[in-house]
Amino acid sequence: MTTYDAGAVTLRKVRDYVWEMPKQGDMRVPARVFASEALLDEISDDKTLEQLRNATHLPGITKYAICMPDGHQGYGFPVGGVGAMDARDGCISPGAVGYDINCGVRMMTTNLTYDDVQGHEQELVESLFANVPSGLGGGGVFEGTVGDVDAILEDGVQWALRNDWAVPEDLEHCEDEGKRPDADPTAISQKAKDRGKNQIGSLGSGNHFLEVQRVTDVYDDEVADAFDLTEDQVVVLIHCGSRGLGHQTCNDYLRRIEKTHAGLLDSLPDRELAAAPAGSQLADEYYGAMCAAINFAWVNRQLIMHRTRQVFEQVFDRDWRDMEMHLLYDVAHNIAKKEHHQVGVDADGTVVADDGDAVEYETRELYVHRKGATRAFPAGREEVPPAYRAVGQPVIIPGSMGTGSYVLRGGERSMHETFGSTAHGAGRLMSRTQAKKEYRGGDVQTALREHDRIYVKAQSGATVAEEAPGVYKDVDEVVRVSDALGIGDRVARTFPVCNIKG
DNA sequence: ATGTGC
Repeated sequence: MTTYDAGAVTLRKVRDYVWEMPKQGDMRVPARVFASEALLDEISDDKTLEQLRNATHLPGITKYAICMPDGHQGYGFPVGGVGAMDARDGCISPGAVGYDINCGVRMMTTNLTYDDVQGHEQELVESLFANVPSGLGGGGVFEGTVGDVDAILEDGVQWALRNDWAVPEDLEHCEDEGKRPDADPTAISQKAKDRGKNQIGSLGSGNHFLEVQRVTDVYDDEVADAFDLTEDQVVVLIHCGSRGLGHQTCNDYLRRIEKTHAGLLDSLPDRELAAAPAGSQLADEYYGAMCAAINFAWVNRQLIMHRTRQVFEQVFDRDWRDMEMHLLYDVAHNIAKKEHHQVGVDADGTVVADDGDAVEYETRELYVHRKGATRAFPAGREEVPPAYRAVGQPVIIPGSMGTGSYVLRGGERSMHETFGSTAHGAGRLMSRTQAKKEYRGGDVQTALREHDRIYVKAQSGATVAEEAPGVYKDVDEVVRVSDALGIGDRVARTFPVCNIKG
C-alpha cells in the first residue's frame, strides 16, 4: 500500500491522485485529498490537512470531507474544501462557505482577436481602471439606497435586467440564472446592507481583478465550439465577490451561531467550524441570508461586466453587440447549496466512501459546501443551462496575472468523486506578508510588461506585490490533476493582456 | 476576502 506521510497524518493512496485519511477517533467519515504528490507537498505545508480532519467532525457530513488539488488553509475549513452535509439531520457552517460569499468568476467572450487589441492595451487598461471601481472601501458603478440593496438581494440579476444593466441572454448564462430563489433579504443585517449600498459594481481588493485575455490553447474543439471559444480570441475575466455585505453577513451569523448552538460548537475540534443544525431556525436564516448575498455578488459581477462593454465601445468605437461581447458563464467559488446527490450505501443503509462498496444507491438532499471550489456538473444535469447541457457546464479557473487561466467543462466523474465539484484556482504558496518581502509592485509590473506584454494597473503597489505570479501554485498542475481525475476536463487556456485590480 | 485585530 502506498502512503504519504504528512507528519501528524498518514494518507493512504486509493488510486492515482486520490488519497484517503482513514476514519479515526471522533471522525464521522474519512477525508479524501485529490492531488498529485507535488501538490500534496504544498497542501501538507500548512494546516490544510488538520482542518480537513476537523471538518469530518461536522454533523451529517456525507461520504468524506474533500480537499481539492489547490487546497490551502482557511478560516476553520480549507480553501479548496468541499463538505456535503445532510440537509435533514446535518448542519450548515458559515466557515465552510467562506467570508466572501459567492466570490466567483465570470468570463465574457468577444469576436475580437489579439491583433485587434494590440496597440490599444495602454488605453484599454487606463479606461478600465478609470471606469471600474476597485480597491478597499466604497464606490461602485451604481450608488444605491438600502431599498435598492433589498431588491438586489431578492432578485439578483433580474434586478440588473430591470435597470438596464443586463440583457436577457446574460441571465441564461449565469448559474441559477443569476437568482437564488431561497434568498431572504430580511435575514441580512442593516449594517451589512449599509456596507453594500455603495459597493454595487466594484472589484474590491486582494486577489480580485478584471483581466482582458487572449485564448492561447484549445484542447477540445467540440466543447470549445459549444462555448464559442477559439484560438487568439479576446475574452474578459472578472473575479470578485460580495464585498463588505458578504463579509458582514458571514461575521453576523458566525457570532449568532456560536451563541445559539454552543453545545454543538463544544463538540467540534475548532471554534471556527461553528455550525447550525439542519432544521434549526438559524440554519434556515443563514441559508436565506447566504442566498441573498449570492444574489448581491452576481449583480456585482454583472454591473462590472456591463460597464466593461461600455469601455470597449469607447476604446474600439463600436457597439458592444457588434463585438459580440457575450457572457460565457458565471461560476461561484464560495457557496453552499441544497442539492440532490446519489450516494452509495451498504446493506445497513450507511453511506460508503467508495462506490465500489455500495450495494445500492440512494438520493439524498445535501448542503453542499464549496469553499474555494467550483461546481463542475457534467453533461445531462438539469442545472446546466440548455446551451451547455450536451457538453457539461463551463468551469472557469483563474490563474495569476502572469500565468493565465483555464476554461474546463464539468467532468463525467465529478458526481461520483466530489459531489459535482472541482478546483477553483492556483492557490497561494506564500502569505501576503511574505510576498511583500519578496517582491516590489513596481518591479513586478515592469517585468510583466517587458517580458510578457501584460499591462497591469492597480490602486496599490502592495497589492501587485501580494499578487505577484510567484506567490501562486502552478495552475497548470492543478488543472492537469482535475483533468486526469475526470472531474473537470480542460477545454481552453488563456493568457493575460491587461489586468486591473485593487 | 474585509471600513486588514477583538
